[in-house]
Amino acid sequence: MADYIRANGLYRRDFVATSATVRELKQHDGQRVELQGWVYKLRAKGKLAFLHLRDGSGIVQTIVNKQEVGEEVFARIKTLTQEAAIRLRGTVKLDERAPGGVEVAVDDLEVVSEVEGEYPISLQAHGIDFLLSKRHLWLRSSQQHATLRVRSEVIQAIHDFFYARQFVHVDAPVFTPAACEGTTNLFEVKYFDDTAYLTQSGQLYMEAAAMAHGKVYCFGPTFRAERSKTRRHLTEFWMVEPEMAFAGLDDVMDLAEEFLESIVQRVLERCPEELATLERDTSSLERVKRPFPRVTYDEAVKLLQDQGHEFEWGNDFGAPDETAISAHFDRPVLVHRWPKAIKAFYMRPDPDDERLVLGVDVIAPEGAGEVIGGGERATDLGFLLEQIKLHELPQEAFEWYLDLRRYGSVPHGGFGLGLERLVAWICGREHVREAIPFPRTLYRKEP
RNA sequence: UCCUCGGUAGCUCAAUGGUAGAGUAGGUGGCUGUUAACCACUUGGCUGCAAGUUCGAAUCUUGCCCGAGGAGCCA
Repeated sequence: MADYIRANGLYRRDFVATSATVRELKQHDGQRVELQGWVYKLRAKGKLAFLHLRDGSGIVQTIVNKQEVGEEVFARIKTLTQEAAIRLRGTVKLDERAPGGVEVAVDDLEVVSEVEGEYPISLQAHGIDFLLSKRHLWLRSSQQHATLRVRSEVIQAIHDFFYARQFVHVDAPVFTPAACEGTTNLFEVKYFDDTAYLTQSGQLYMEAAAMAHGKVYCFGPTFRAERSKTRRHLTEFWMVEPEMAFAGLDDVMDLAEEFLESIVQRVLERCPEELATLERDTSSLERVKRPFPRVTYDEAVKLLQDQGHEFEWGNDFGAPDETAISAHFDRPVLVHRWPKAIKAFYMRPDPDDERLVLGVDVIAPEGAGEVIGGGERATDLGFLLEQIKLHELPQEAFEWYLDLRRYGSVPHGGFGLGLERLVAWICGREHVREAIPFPRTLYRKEP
């Protein structure tokens, strides 16, 4: 075939070559295809070269025979290095000797661009400092590639989940006049002659939107200027925050459960190759099916104490506590009814126990920690005014929020989910920084 | 902010007071089925910065810079 094409001067770009992507290559068995991408790995022997091509959809082994492509092209191939950009044409063959069971016998190849010097990220092990400084290139590595594909699938699944349930997508502002919850440190920015802050949560705005639309959610970046330095923290991260009017704590817990099940099962169904690339043991993900265990804060404290952990009622759980609690269960666990003092000012008090509020956290298994926090919101105007004083928040900044209680207040609630924590858990990544394209952490804002 | 660990070749690391080394990447040559290919040869260094101790410092001391893990706080 290639000889015929060359002999007749026909082997130009489009001749009998269907453009294809690596991911769908098995459907083109026996056909001549055109692929374009980057050199992932090259093993050139005397008269035979194995060139692994990465095209964004996957990686495939191509085989270049000196006799097939001629001296000139073969010599050119031997000068290529990792990440050179190329376009090639050849015949797809199913072959057991090739990784992935399919390969392309190349008959023509052109170089789109060569690599200047050497590519910094070799196939050997690298340290995290180096990789993060080369994040713009690290994105090309197969596990990072797979992680961001899963992130994309998760984001799509989130929108589909809410769309199917008649939630309205409402964007929250990024510039805010004051702290939403008054607890964490915010990033301050100049706002003309005034000061504004980058949002730490869209929740209060979602409460307003829920009174307009019934069921709403926002999905956007949030910012925390905390000096946290752990594998669970970023200064900029993405959060999904649904909010429902006429909903109580049980409705919020039901939604959280259905939501997590739906997202995880969707990734299992649509991203098996990515999870395999990530060497993720999927058995724990397969167990993410309703119903999830639900324990009260009191019961969780008892679990810890029975295990011999020193833990005082009234404290918040630290990361080791969360891991110890989740170790009792084989799927995410909902912890509800928390001490009032450690939760946000807007939480609704538990009518059965005034020390508690109707909040819920969802702790993911395998040490992934808290992925969801939420609950039922306080509706009583007098109570909220007290809380604002108690937390030393500026009441003027919350007048609009208090209006929601003045004009047709109804029971309502919702939760916030940290996207990177969810993606890191699903992907089995140790650190959330791999679950976002360009992580922003305490000591790193580049690239 | 606090605690712990680290910084040596492009990268990953070794060298515990006495000539700075290996693997890998890069370069050259060989090889028609490689799978982290292999074989031979080869380029590559202000040991994070500054001062000190010492005949002699990558190594010991002090200070600083940079990064990582964790705590607190949170998603």
